[in-house]
Amino acid sequence: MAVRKYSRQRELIKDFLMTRKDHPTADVIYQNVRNENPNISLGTVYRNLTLLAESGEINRLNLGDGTDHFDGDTSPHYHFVCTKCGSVIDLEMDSIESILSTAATNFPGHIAGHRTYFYGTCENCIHPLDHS
Amino acid sequence: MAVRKYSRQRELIKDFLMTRKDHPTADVIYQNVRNENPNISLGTVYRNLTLLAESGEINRLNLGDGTDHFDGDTSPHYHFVCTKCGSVIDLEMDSIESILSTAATNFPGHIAGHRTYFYGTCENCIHPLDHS
DNA sequence: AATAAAAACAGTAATCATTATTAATTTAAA
DNA sequence: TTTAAATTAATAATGATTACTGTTTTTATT
Repeated sequence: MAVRKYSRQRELIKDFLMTRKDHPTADVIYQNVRNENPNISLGTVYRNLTLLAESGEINRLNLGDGTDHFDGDTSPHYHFVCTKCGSVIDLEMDSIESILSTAATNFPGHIAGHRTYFYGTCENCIHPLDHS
Repeated sequence: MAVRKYSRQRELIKDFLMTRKDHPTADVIYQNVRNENPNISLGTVYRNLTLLAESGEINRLNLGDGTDHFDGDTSPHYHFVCTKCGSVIDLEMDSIESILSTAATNFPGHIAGHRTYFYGTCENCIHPLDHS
């Protein structure tokens, strides 16, 4: 892989992701980073998100809603997706890494890891904070 | 939802999926069903896959490779994805449904389910069956 | 500091998976 | 049979993402 050179755009993207806990999409990141750099292009956002994800500085989430989400928090944790409002929420929970050995039983290949997300209804969709 | 009427195309799609254990994509299904009905259109395949998945007759898999896969086996089981060759393999393993209660601890919303897949290297990519 | 090669850029076009539209056909209930 | 609703094939449109291209920026080396 090529030597990485500094880019102000990449720094803005990473800095923005660090401020957010809501796992935004590429387009949401683009719209926000434009406040700091109105000339940035969407292609630059996509290219840098891929670079950052490949180097492990951020995480890419495939939640099955047709568009990838990104997470600036690379510490091990899980995600919950609300099927009503679509919000993506971090889960504080004990490790479930033991499912790896469960899966490895009787499987002839090598299991390196797993991807899990939980879904259901978030607190606010159960008890709406009414703003009428 | 509307009353469902019989369609030969939908039957062909479902019958084809029942014969396969490799979790094909919509396009692979389309290419194969054309052997039986050369006039079927790709849109018809997509529409019926969505109908069948919504009624629970088949399952849609989001494996993060940019295209959905489909599974005619709706019995509870998990999937393994080989990161080398991309193959999707059924896993025979004990239940890991206990991760739901693990996740529910301290979470204020309602967790209805989870999606999990495992990844790594499949048997054939570890010990290739050489055909040179 | 000047040079220059590689990396990154903005802008735009292209691709790929999927969904929407529409006029014609098929299903199935009355 | 009639007929309304569902389904279809064909095609256009959409949305997310990637590729291309000529220009600018970074950074190592004079």
